[in-house]
Parts: sequence; C-alpha cells; structure tokens
Amino acid sequence: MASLQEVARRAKVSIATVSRVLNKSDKVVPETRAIVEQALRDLDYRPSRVARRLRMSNGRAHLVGLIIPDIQNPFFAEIARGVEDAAYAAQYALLLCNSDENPEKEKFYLNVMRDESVDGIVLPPFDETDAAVVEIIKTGIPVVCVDRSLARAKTDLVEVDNYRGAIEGVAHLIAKGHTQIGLIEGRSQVSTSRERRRGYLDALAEAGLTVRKDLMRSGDFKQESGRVLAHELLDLRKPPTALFVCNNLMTVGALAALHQRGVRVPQDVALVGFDDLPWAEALDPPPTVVRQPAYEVGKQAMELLLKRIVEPARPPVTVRLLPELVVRRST
Amino acid sequence: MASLQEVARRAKVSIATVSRVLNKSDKVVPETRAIVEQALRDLDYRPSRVARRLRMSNGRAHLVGLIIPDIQNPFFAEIARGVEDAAYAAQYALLLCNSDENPEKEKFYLNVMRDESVDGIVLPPFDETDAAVVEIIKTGIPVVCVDRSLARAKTDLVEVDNYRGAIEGVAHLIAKGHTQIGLIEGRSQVSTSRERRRGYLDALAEAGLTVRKDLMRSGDFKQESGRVLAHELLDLRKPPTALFVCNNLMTVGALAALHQRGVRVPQDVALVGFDDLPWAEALDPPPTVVRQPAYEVGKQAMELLLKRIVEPARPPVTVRLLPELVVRRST
DNA sequence: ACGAGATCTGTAATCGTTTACACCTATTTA
DNA sequence: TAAATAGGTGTAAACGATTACAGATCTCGT
Repeated sequence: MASLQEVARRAKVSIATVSRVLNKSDKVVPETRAIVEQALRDLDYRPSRVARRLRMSNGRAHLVGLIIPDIQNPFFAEIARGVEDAAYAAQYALLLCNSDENPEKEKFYLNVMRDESVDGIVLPPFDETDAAVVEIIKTGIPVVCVDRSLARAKTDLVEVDNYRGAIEGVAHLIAKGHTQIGLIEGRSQVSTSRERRRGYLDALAEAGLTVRKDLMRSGDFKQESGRVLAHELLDLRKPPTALFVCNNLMTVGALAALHQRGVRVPQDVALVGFDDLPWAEALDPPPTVVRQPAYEVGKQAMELLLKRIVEPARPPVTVRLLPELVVRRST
Repeated sequence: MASLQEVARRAKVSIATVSRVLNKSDKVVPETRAIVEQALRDLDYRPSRVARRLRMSNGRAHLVGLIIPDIQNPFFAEIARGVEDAAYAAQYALLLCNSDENPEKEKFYLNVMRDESVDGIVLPPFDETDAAVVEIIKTGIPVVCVDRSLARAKTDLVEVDNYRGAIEGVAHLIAKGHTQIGLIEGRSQVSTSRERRRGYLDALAEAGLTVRKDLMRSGDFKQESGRVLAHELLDLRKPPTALFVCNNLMTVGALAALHQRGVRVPQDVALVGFDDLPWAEALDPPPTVVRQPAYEVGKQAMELLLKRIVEPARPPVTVRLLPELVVRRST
C-alpha cells in the first residue's frame, strides 16, 4: 500500500535514498539509514513487485511459470512439488497452470506468462512439435522442458530414461514367464510414449518373443482409456496374460477393468504400470510399477531454470534420471 | 516484446491512439484504426500485463491467487481444478501456491500476492485465527475462504456441511450394527475437524451410544498419522469394530494399517472415510466415504471472488454445499 | 463568413520502482 | 589556501501502459 514516495516524505529524504536503503547496495550514512528504516517500519512498506518488474526488464521478477497437463495426475503433482520447493528455496513464486492437454489452454497460459514477464518457464511440451512453446522460446524467455522433449528447439531438459524403464518392466514380466504381453500406451506424439513402446518392443525382441500388433493399444493417458483398452485386449480371442500399462491413470483404469471382469491379479493376468501411485499400498493388489523420480525431475528442472536465468547463454543440458522397478504384488 | 511506443512509431500515430484501438472503447476513424491494426499485427504486439497492472491500481489485473495446503492431496487438487476452470472461463490467470500447512510459507505467498497486486485470493485458512490472512484482508484485497472458515473476519466462504456429513457417515456405521466406533480426526484448530467431531458425537448420542474418549484420536491430516492412529486404536484392550476417519489421506493410512494387521475389511473392522478418493474403485476394498463436492467448492469460490472484484462492497455470503455418502465395500 | 459543436488525435501525467547523473558538502592533498 | 577527491543525497529519466485534457480539423447553422 505504502509507496516509496510516502516513505520518502515521512523520512524527509528523496525516494532515491529510500530505494538505496532497500537495496542495501549503495552507501547511505547510518543516521539517514536509521530514519528511513524507521519510516519503512512505520508504514509497513512492501515494494511492488509489479513496478520493480516493469523497470527491470531483465530477470529479476522472481517469478517463474509452470504449465502442467493436469494437476490431478499425481505424477505431475509430484513434479509440481519438486519445482515449487526448489522455487521457494530460491524465494521465487510460481505461476502454476493446467493445460489439460489442451493446446489452446496451453497457448493462453504461455501468453499470460510472456505478458507477465516471468523469468522463465518449466513445462512438459504438449507434443514434440509444440508450436506455441517453440514460439515462446524464440522470444528469449528461458524454458526448461520436463518429462517430454521438443524436436524443434534445444532447451534444457530433465527427463527420465523411459526406454530403460520400459525394458525393465517388460523384462520383469517375461522373467515371470509371460509371452503374451499387452501394451497400453499413451498418445504417440509424445516422446515418452514412443520411448516406452521402443523399450517394450526391444524387450520382447531380446527375449526372442514375437510381437503381436493386436496386443498394442494406444490411449490418451487418462483412466478411462486404460479401462477401455484393457477390456479390448482381454476380449481378444487370444488375450494377453500380462499387461504393461504406460502411465499411472491408465494403470488404475486397467486395474478397474480387471476387477470388473473378475480376473485375478496376478494369477490370471499380471500387470506392470509406468509411474508410481501414491497409494499403491492400499490398491488391490499393490501394483508392480516402474517408478519415475518425479519430484526429482521437478526439482532439477527448477534448478536448471535458475541457472539459466543467471546465465542465459549457457549451452542447454539434458539431465536423464533413472526410473526404478518397484516390485509389488501384481506380478 | 513490442511496446506501444514501437507500434505507434510504425503506424505513425501517438501511443494514445494505439491504446484506443486496443481498448475498443473510444472512437478512432476507420482508416487510422486499420493502419494501427496492421502495425499491431506486424509487430505481433502483446500488451504488458505488468505495465497495465501498475497503472490501474483497481481490479483489472486478471490475476488471482490460490493458496492450498498441499497440491498432492487429491481433495485440494480437485478444489484447485474447480478454481482454475472458473478462472480460465473468465480469462483470469492463477497464481497457485502450496503452503504445506506451514504458516511461514503461507505468509510468504500471501505477501507475494499482495506485492503482485492480484485481484483477489482464494484459500482455506490455516486455522480459524490465521493472522496472516486476517492482515491481508485488512489491506482490502478480496479474499474468499474455502473449506475452512475464519473466526476473526467475515469473508465470502464456500464450505461443506461437515457436521451433517459426519452424522451421515457415523449413522451409517451404527445402522450396520456397530457400537464401538473409533474416530480419527484432524488438527482440532481447523473448523472442519471440530464440525466432524461434533457430528460424530451427536450421531452416537442420537443412537443412545456411550462415548468412549479412548476411541477418539487426533492426527494431522497426513497418511502416516492415519496409519499410526489406526494401529493405536486396534491395540486397545477393547478395540473398535469400526473406524470413522476424517480425511482422505488418513483413510488411506488407516486402510494400510488394517492390511498390515491382516484384519479383514469390513468383516473384522468396518471403515468410513471423509473425502472421496480418486481411485476408490481400485482400492482394497473400495471404501465407503462421505464425498465432498470439492470441484464445486473451488468453482463457486472463484465465482464469488469474481463477483466481489466487480462489487467490493457486496456483503459477504456463505455457501454451504452438501456432502454425499457413497457406500462402497468397506462397510 | 464566422463561431459553435462534434469528432478525431496528440501531449503529458501517472502508477512505483531503479539508477545514471548532477550537486553539495567535507576532507585531503599539493 | 585552493583544488582535487570522495562520500552522501537529490533530480529526473526510464519501464509500458491508461486517460484527462487540450488542440486540431471539419461540419454546419445563421
């Protein structure tokens, strides 16, 4: 509420002096400083981030944006926590938005961030050729991609080794004796989907198993599509004896489908999911999953962003984190 | 990137004229308008929200804040979605922050919002006497409380009828024949906790059951405390035959404890939780819960906020939504 | 033909900061 | 003792928008 003007008036100095007291930088004689500090306290002065940001066009807004597809998806919520904790530690505030996997919403929010002059943005691009993101990058705002990569631009990137994760998950099923393994994957425009599919195929190949195209289904990452596709697979004349489901929500959906059909897990059909589930222990059965270190992804992404804000010209780096197979009782 | 200045220069008019073209309000002769619009397109002009906000101290920032205790809690995530959808519909952006039930973090973020001159704030207060929130309200920023109320200030409030929800949940257990019903409640400084406890007590009283103090335990809303307290209750010499658990995370924790002990649900111990769980169908067993319309809470809160931004002097209203008993297989 | 009125456009103040620069006083130095 | 230096403070120009006010042009009635 109180502005520099008012503080200056009360302390009977100029606004420049007040500003100098605030930004400890320049020298102010101790008596003046004391008077000004008293006035600041009296008026409960708080600097306007808005005015500051307007003046300093460079990178001192202490505000960064995070756009995620869906905050209700625990995987992204965990990333968000990682980002936010790292931001808070650096005293940055976070403009957090849900794109809902909707390019139009994503574009709206990207524009908001540009117009708010945020210092930088963290996001998983909608797909590899995400035009809105590419455009934002051209404006010079630092962008760090998480989880998914971008073909058209080289940015900092924190990702998980999806290929290796898929290999481990599928190999685990193979080790349990399964040869007919169904795949429920996500949107194939997303880089992670293709990596996981590649892992699935290579794991089968390595074990000398033949690939059945009819066992591979593509969904949209949502719970409902996991349910529907699981039903489809089990309705086949030669149904799979195991399912490899490529994200958390679809895993829950598939599990629900298995329950609906009354098949026993893992006796009748085994299941490995991608992404850990926060309440895995309370699920029926607790599913074996390939766990992604989502919190760490978010945290490191934010840290990369902070570094880039300080040093915009630094060459982009890619951090690749390792997933971990968590064996529970669905296999 | 491009400012009004640059557009004005290119169109060979003054910045005032450009501004007028943008805010369609004033009359500009069609030819001028066409020229300016061309220049706007050429330069891909986007107005700076920062500059606009600085100039218009009133309420046209089109930015609102949302502070929630923990985005990883599905209940709050659902509220957040409600808020964000309503905000997006009105073309408002959302500054979303996690207070982590930590007053210091909450204060930091409240200050950020003040300093960012947001148009308004939605939040569940940390407790009924939340000093930081009361102070913010005094600055005149519109605040809408959700879920929890504030004793010291009269704000718009969207809450759920916790008392009635608890009554229904506990009455359901009583109807199933239970007389020894354990209570696992949350922090008692929070208004919702007290309401639920009151419902629990009244439901018992109404059924003529005696209250056992040793069956009532107070936790912190987190999963771990649900687990610990469930163990404590079942370790009693006269353990309860049913549990009424007052939030989602503690319900999951309690369920995990029951599994650990190998007790069958609902045969050995029945359970009713407060808050629905997104993957209830995949849990073992799918729990009976008192469902709160969290999305609706968020949506209505945002709508109230928008109304208050337009009409700051409007008398505060309280919207009380009804919870719903969802009977599944834990009872 | 001239002033009133209407219509369009430009000038400049403002919002709350930061910061280059000028200015004024002491103190030091030759 | 005069000049150079240094230290402390004030003045004013940005940043990018909005908007009251003034100024310019045109229309039109008498």
